[in-house]
Amino acid sequence: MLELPELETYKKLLSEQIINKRITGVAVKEEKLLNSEPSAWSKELQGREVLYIERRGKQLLFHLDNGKRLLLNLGLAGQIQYDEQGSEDGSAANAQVMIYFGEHALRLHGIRQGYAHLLSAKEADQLLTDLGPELLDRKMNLERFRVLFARKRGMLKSALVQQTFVAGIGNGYADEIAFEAALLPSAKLQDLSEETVERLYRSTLTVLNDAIENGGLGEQPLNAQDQLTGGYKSHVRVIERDGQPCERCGALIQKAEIGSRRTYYCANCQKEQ
DNA sequence: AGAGTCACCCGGACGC
DNA sequence: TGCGTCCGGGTGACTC
Repeated sequence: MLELPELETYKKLLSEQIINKRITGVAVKEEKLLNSEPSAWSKELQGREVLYIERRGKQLLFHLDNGKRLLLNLGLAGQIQYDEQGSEDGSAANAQVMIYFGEHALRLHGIRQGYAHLLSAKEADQLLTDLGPELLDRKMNLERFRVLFARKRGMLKSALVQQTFVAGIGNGYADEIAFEAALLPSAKLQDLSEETVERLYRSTLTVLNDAIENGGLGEQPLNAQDQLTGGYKSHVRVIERDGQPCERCGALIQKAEIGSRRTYYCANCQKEQ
């Protein structure tokens, strides 16, 4: 589960640790994550500082002090750890890329279908142009949300997870948002009233903000001091709760395939509109 | 053109 | 412990 809230959690925790710290070394074990030869890639990072970290959709963009960007896409199940060297747990052994900040090491592992690309600002912007709007951006509001959704047809869930439509939501939070809005994941967007679209908008903000506030659903803490990651797990109301009672109506949560995606929902209190 | 479906990718978890 | 098998989300190709 690596969606907007998990990436926001990484951004927050990592920012506290690595902003304005100098990269003192790089070790690459999995070349295919990179967009250049490991030696060239490493050399470009060496000696740089991270000015700030930005999140776009499910990507993290590390802004470096030479104007370049490190675009990190953790793919399906990637994880980040940031520890003092020597204090690593067993997962250090299967790190794919390590970036050293003095005596600390940032380790990437478990990345599937992801990458760590070093790009110019222009290249990074181009790669991100296809992303849909950020729902938590200051520029997003109810009116814009309405306009966006009024143009869209098809199933609610399919739309929510489509990155070119809205950025950052994946299979997990789509189900939680649909539950919060009391809409079936299979609900047709073209059938929703203005009031329902507004409810959907509020639900989206509620779920994403609550998840961010509580550290998302991450499986592994960033380091031993991290008390935040994974805190949203106890808030989850449908995902992986099949067979358990719905906390709103008591009916049992169902698991099904919708739009060829694993989907959890309450068939009793979530409706078509 | 846009929506729905499906195959592929592959690290890790799990089982023996 | 080591090997084989399976899981599963995002993506892009393909269909309708």
